[in-house]
Amino acid sequence: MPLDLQSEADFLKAYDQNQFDRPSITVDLVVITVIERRLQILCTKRTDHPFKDLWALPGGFVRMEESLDQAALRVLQQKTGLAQVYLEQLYTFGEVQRDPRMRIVSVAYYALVEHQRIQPLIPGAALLAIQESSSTLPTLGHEGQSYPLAFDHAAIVATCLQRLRGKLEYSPIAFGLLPKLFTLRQLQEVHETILGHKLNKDSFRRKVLASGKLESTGQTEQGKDFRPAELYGLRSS
Amino acid sequence: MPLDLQSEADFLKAYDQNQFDRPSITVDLVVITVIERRLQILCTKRTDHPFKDLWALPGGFVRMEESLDQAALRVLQQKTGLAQVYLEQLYTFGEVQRDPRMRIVSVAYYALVEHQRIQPLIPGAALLAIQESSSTLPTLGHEGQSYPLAFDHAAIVATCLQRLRGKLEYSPIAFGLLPKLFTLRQLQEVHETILGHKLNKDSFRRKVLASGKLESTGQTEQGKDFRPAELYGLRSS
DNA sequence: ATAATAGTGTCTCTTAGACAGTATTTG
DNA sequence: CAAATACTGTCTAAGAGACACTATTAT
Repeated sequence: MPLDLQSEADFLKAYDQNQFDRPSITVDLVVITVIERRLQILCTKRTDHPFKDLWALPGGFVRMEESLDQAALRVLQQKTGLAQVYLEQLYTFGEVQRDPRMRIVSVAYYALVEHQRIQPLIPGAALLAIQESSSTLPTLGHEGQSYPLAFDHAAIVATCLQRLRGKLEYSPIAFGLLPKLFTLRQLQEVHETILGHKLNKDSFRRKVLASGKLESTGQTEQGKDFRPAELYGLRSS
Repeated sequence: MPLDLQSEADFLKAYDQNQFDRPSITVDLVVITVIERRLQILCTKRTDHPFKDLWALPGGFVRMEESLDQAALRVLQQKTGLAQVYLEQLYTFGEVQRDPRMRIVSVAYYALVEHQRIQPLIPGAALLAIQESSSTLPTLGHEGQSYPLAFDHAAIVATCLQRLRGKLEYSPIAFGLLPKLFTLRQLQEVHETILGHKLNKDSFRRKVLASGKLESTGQTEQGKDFRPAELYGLRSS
């Protein structure tokens, strides 16, 4: 906490001094989904300067009467209509010049959503593929085109990918990108999409079944040309 | 980023509206060290309400002209005189009522320092042992006594411990808690202190040597009653 | 020599990867 | 039946834990 060694008077003085001169706080959201083995994020097109016509992450100011988590949930609700998704604080970005207009500190969150649940999108929003190029910040892809992100949002997305890959090793978060019931193959595909490389099928099956996190349903998927796989769900107990 | 769908005029209007009514931003520091197989953190005693006479984490306001990282480095410098330490952003705490005086969002950082380097402490500061009790927030210990932390700082310390334990699996951060040259036994002791349980000596040696992160120096430790161990350093290349 | 810790070699057990073989579905 | 994928069983290789043994130092 601030100013431990100062008196209350000093604190309030500092408070007054800073009252009209302090950073704004926003939350920015990396809403992630997977479509056809490609990682996609929800973006909104900027209609004004700065970064006019570029794609940016959805975000909004943190209000005085809401916590950071609540602000992130509210923005998510506004942009997607969704509640009940996996949402986690990612990192806080606070470079002085990250927004050219004014000093803004942004607390980034990421959400994992099955892409079906995001439709329909609000006007001005789109799901765009993440294009990674090693040793450079990611860009957005759509129909062969490549677009840069506004502000420092490419760095936010890059941090998000890192976190996601790290977490996959020991966390069950990939379930958030799938429907309630899914096959092991689907789960493996999502893992491969996030990690960017193929996984060993046998080993993946064994590990995920041994984890005890999945619940066998007895049902099988429908409409496949060949042998349908069993559907699993997240263990309730 | 905020307000993607609004016009610049709307943005500036919102800016004006928020100018006199927005959270303050501070950085709080969890400065960690190990003394005699116990995890210790640097605390400062509060001299005023709220939480008068309780121990708190050192912190300070983020200034307009400095980034979050720079603010953390500055506070660290002020409280310990140190630079060149392992310092990493931990998490951002933003509950509405976390400070009873006013709305403050705190970006927590943690630093790992060899305890010798922290001495002497500035007045009002102390190194206090972390006391963990399962399913409750940690408290501070000193000479048999147990003290609660001010504000939500116990939650910050708890988050820090979690992060530290998670990172130990695959990161070399424990080196920050040791002098430049150290023995494998010392490194293992630090790991055991952080994790809170014993490690297998053979396995630990193999893993850490195989990681390629250590550099053999040929030197051995001095002043031991029995066979001295070899000193290792962090690999420079 | 003895006590105590540093460091090495080897065995076993667990787990991941590889691969072969069986099961199930549609056309 | 053929094609394609789901699932099972087994072999192998790598790594972790256990343990025995050797090495080095002070008293």
